Amino acid sequence: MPSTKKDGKDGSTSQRAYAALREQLLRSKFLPNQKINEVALAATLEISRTPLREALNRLVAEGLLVDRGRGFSVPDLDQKRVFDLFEARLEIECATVRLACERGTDEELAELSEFLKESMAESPDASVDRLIELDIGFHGRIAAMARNKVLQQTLSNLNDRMHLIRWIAMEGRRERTQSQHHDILQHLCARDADAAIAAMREHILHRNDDILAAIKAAYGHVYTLSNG
Amino acid sequence: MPSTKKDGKDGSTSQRAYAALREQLLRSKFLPNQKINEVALAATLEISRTPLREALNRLVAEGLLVDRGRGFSVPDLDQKRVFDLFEARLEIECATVRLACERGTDEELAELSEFLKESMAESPDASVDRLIELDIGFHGRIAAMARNKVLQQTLSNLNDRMHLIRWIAMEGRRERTQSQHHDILQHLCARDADAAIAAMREHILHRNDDILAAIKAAYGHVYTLSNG
DNA sequence: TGACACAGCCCTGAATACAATTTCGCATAC
DNA sequence: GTATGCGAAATTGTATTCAGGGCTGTGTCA
Repeated sequence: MPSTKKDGKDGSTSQRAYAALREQLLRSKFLPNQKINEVALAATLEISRTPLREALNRLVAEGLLVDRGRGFSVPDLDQKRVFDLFEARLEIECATVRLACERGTDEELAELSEFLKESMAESPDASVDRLIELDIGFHGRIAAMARNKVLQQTLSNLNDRMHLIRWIAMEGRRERTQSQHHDILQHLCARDADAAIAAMREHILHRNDDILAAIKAAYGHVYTLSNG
Repeated sequence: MPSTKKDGKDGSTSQRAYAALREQLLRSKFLPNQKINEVALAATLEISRTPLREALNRLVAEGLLVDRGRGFSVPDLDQKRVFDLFEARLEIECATVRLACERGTDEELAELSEFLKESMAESPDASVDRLIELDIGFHGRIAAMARNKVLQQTLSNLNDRMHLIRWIAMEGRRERTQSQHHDILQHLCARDADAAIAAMREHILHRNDDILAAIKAAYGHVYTLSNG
């Protein structure tokens, strides 16, 4: 077997630390506003502080952590910040879906249709984690059709940064999500960019009340996790 | 005086390294595709490799450097990548100007008008560096009016990543730039979002021929810098 | 009993040390 | 003259060490 160093993971120690931490942050293994203890975390990951800090610095640059003068910590669930994230995502998703409408091939649209069909079948019984995966799959395919790596990466970053809230908001939106995905797909197949944009605008959480409710639910969720 | 460590610079060693490197990258002190020599660079900055590498990792996360399995290097002037950057910037600037049109106060618009007036007076004789500063000032004010830190930061990052090409394209566009800024401002003052977007779309380099010409000119510029 | 002072521990930021790999140069053989 | 192989230098990635500050906890004094 081609394992150069330790077990199956790829890349350098700092890259593995980065991947592991990103995963844990998305899964809310750390509380909002929590301070990162470098020695403890390094011990957990069984690495030294040097590659750990390199990973932490990357995560700061991505907005998944913040640099508090002395030490790193998890971003707060700041209301305005979450609003901004949703708004930014909304705008970029709309631009992306327009480009996808122009550039996606019929084959890609057929594949997306197939994917959506399977998603809708799977959706009613799927876990929220799985729902998020499916959601990411749908939006990711559209982003790929836009043929723009920069927009794709930007969207991916925004999604990372709102992962918890998105997770929260997904519960109780199973059917809505799938049917809205269906609408978007129909407009894409009809090559009606304006309609696709409108459907996307409707799809993405954009009413402040809804976002605020998700934030509050997220607080509850997070503190439940930390206690129970 | 409140100097905690060395001379007047603020923040930690790695933060100063980050700021210095970002500055040098924007000024094209490194060639596209150039490999970074850590020991040499650390010696230049008179710091050790540890904070230097932390800064390099942040720059990688921002797309100002790339991680080549072993070591870091400056991104290539890849044609598709530059197209994508311009397209992404175009879309986000358009979304931003629409929000600014809705949210900017009359006072802010008056201030922007004043800024533009001074810019137009200064423009004919200004250096390209100064022109870029003025351009950043104009777009930055619009981004501030959009009241969205995430979009603002995203735009700032994209601008960093296309700084060289933007610099190149600016020369020979003095009057055009200023008059297009004027158009955008007029539509903002009229609160006509669609017209402002159209003007912005026209303003930002979006024809592939133009971008390609800028890329080629950038190659010439860069290699002139490295030789002469 | 409460507030303040001090000592010791803990934590971060940076430098240095170390190991592994790659690259470069030179010499030798064909 | 060119290709090849070996060895040394250089370079990166990671661990360890060191120094400075901040926090905590306790003891003492009012």
